[in-house]
Amino acid sequence: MPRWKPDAAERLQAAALDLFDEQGFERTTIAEIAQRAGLTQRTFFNHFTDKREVLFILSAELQQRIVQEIATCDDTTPPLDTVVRALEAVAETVLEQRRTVTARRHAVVTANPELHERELSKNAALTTAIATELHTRGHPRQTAFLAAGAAMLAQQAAFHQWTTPGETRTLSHLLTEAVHSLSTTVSNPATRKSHQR
Amino acid sequence: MPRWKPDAAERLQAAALDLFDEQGFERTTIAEIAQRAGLTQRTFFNHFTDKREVLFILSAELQQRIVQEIATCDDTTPPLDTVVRALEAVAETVLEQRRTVTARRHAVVTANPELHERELSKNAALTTAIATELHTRGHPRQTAFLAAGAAMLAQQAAFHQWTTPGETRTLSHLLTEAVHSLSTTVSNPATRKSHQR
DNA sequence: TGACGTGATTGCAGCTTGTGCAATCACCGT
DNA sequence: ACGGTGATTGCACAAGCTGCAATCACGTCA
Repeated sequence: MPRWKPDAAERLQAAALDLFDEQGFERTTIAEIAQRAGLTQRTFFNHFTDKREVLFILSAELQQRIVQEIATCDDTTPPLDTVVRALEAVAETVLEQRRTVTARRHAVVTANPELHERELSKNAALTTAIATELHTRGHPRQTAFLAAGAAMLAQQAAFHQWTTPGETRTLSHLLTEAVHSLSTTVSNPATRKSHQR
Repeated sequence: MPRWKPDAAERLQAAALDLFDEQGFERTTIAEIAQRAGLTQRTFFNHFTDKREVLFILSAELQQRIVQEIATCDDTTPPLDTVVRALEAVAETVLEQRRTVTARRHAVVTANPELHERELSKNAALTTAIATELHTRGHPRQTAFLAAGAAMLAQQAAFHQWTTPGETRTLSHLLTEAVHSLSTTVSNPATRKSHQR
């Protein structure tokens, strides 16, 4: 038998998700989480720099895969479509499974301001990572940032719909619809002047 | 003579900005800030719920003014333009003055992850406030959110340019340019299909 | 077989953030 | 003169987080 049970980080995450769900984020102490995972408070901080980080194990790998997906994309497709396709692909292969776990985690995150704040931070990091990748692929900095931000905006809207109780459509489908809505919202023929430099 | 010197919150903010600039956010304790402002650690927490909040005094008033600006706008203008005009108006009357202070504060905020995180949170709160206002003015929820998010995205891009050393153009000008760039980036004729419901 | 390095875990001491509660004390209206 | 108001403060305390040293099974290598 091994000296320690394996997958300490995952066990800590599971315990934290349960406890945050049961009694809320603030009313849960690190010691409680560690105890439920059969570990110690000190060990918790060996795995996570932060109390909040325990719910964001996936985001690093997620970001890596999305950037990778962008890197292996046709150079001729416009930047926004590149990002959207990458988001769709990753959403398909990792979010669409574990729909229930994702929903539970999302509920916990949005229920607490501190966790929500951290999620915003992760989204921002992902946005700049995407923008950087687009920039290295030849797009100007501003274009890269706007494309990345627009895609993430649509992703957020789609995700919000995807996690509403009655929804059955796939996240990928909702994302393309959201992009379309964004397109019509932004490029409204009205007051936008031609205004070229 | 008054028993206490006035403007405690402002004094605390000034002291905090100085100290964060000099020695960084993490290496500055609340006691230090309070002491430099001639107050106590306990008093600091009477004014701010958080160590980070001391740099975000303005954001509440800013949000209020922007929402107000949207409320007093012609109903016929498309939602994105409504938000952009509101942002321009407020940027004109409060950001464009104190350009140096704003730049200093922005440098400190972006230099520290925790402060940056809080700024993202404030931006998100502003986005949902704008979206809510647009929704009460009759726009569907998704359109309202996308318009608010798109405007904030352009605002972020414009602000980034505005705070680069060589820049002399006005923030309002940069914002309209950013919106135009976003428009061409999003409504690229390429792969976006008509795709109506 | 026995010595040794590795690495995950743990205990402990300590600092900082943030909160609850009670006390102080100038100011203001009556 | 008297009592209410409100900003400030001290004190005690919980919780987050860090640095440092120690433990101890496991694998390796002589």
